[in-house]
Amino acid sequence: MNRVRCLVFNAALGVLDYRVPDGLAVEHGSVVVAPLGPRQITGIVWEEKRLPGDSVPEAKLRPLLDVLPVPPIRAELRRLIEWTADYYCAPLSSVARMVISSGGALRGPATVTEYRLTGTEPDRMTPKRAQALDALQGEQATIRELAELAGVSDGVVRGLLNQGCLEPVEVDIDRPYPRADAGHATVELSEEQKAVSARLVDAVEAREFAPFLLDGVTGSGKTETYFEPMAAALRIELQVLVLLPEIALTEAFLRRFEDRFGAPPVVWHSSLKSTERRRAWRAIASGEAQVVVGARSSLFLPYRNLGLIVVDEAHEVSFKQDDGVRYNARDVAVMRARFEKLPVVLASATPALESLQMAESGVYEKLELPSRFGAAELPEIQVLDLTEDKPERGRWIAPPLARELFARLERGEQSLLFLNRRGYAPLTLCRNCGFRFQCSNCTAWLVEHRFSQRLACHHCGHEEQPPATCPECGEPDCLVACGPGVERIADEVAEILPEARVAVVTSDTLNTPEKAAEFVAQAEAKAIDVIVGTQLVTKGFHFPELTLVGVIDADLGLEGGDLRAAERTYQQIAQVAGRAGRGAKPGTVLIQTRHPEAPVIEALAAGDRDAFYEAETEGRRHAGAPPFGRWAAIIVSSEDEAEAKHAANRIGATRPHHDEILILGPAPAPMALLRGRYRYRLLLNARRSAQVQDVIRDWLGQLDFPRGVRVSVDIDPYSFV
DNA sequence: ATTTTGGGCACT
DNA sequence: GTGCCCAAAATT
Repeated sequence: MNRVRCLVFNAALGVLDYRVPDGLAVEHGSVVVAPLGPRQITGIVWEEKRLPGDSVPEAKLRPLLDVLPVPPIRAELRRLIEWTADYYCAPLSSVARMVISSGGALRGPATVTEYRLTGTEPDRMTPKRAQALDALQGEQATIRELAELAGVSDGVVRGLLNQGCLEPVEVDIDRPYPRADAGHATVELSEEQKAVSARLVDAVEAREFAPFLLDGVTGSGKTETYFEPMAAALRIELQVLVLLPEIALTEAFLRRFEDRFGAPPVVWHSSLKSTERRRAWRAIASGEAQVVVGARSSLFLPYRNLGLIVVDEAHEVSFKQDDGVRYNARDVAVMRARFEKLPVVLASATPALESLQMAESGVYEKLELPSRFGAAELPEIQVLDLTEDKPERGRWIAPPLARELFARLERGEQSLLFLNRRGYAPLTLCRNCGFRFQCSNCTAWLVEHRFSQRLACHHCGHEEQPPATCPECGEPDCLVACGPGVERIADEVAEILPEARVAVVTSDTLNTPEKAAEFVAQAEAKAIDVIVGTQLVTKGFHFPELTLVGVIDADLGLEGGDLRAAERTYQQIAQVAGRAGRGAKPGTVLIQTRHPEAPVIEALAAGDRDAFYEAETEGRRHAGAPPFGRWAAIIVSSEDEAEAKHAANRIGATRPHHDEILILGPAPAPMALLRGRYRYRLLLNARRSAQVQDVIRDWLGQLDFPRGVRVSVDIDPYSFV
């Protein structure tokens, strides 16, 4: 190749052609540095005919500067990048950037100098030197680490180096990860689990594309079931990717993993420090990383020889990315498996309707675990009608639930209260003039956080101190909290059960792996009687002594016009209910609602999952919603309200007319102001046969917008704010 | 995205 | 003519 087409990491430029200078070895997928004006840019060498753009005259081509010392991006991953960009209407370069998610890794191996003893005696022996020489036998580390090991200052170690007692060794700065051992331990499996496990092991060994829906009730031991196919992949030296929805969940998972495989997996999430990121990225690209456990972004990493993908809790909404490239990791995982020709397992107790439909229609193979592991039984579910059993004014725990809490405390068992609202109260107002605290950047109330004494916006991160007087009318001590948050429920529990030890579990309190681990340890040691938490507590946790789950407000998720409200409510409550009675003692679930007749609530009470899914399926079919039809959103935003509105109207005015696509809007988005940007939205509802992405691309491609206007497309949206 | 260019305009 | 600002064009 003497000229190449590059996908450069710049959304506005996209594709540029370059000349390959003599002596530079370039192939498709090579990560290269190219000149751009007076600057340099990074890109990936691509098959010319697969990227748009006319051939640039030879004379205009400038030579590539360098090939970066990383393995070329493989064709299978290049196809996934193309598919993702195409399907989600995102720029190719934005998708490619997710693959090269560690700038540091591109610089290639860096070395650090370590030192080890040479056996030479120093000219002048001192007590400290003797101590160091003794302690450092067989050690090799940096000067700082050696000093630490020997319990001397680094001056002593440097002294020994000057005397020739130590010699330098150049080693890779990224140390190897501990090896996972497929045969480290065995896990006792039930007959059900064995059958499912064996099927997955076969699929791993076949090395063919095979999508599975692992549909197992809460507590059925899904994780242990897919550990065996993971071991099978390790035995034939293939890499495994496990996608998890939340970092808070990984702690429990890591422990079970280490028990089974004797070493922790490589973890990947967005808050890794740049050195950890580089080390993980390089290990993944070289094939050294055997098992990667990660958030959705780990799906786009350049695995050398992937053999299995597991998407745990595959129904989780957090697999949908809602900024930048708006992809759904659950769906892209299946596409990656297809391109790479490997099995993919979507595991859930409450699968997304779309996944279930794929299984029903035979596209996915369905594997079922219908019963709980060991002696555990599924919990009994009761509905508590709040219109009959009213809590007192300013209280949210109805008397029957309070009685159950009391009984659990008496028996030394644990309880869990679920309310999907962080903070103390969702709205604060002035009782004198009615002033409401609102975020200046968003269409949202400020949420009182009493522990941290702040009013906070949950959308943009804005925080302020609650004032002593009303900012509107100046009245002192007039602010009242409206509605409950988990902190307020915790206060209420403390009033009802003064001797109970209460833990609040939200993303505010469990914001590091250490805190998550500490919480799990405390709960297991029975140092906590009542857990009050948001959706963070709905999954992953396994506390055998937990026998009561109370849902504070089952109606919360049903408010607002979200298309998946009923499904999400069902999933959340079924998942949190699944925390009860996982050990030998049976569990009870109390659901507080003002609408006991709502189909979701009735299905939950009857434990009739099929009835709920059937009703929801019919509703979706009727509404032309997924999986029977498709939704897409176009979101227009600008810091300037008029500019945003004008741009949205222009999009609306140029709408295409298409039999199979219904276009709604533009209208102000429900969250009309978000992070300081005014937002308008158009919604598209399309038949499944419609080429909705092509229509959107043609439509928006003809328009151009002022600099401050952002137009983003959301295919199969989950968030409707 | 960033840099370069060029047109319009005030000022000399 | 020169300097300055801003919008438009170019970047391979």
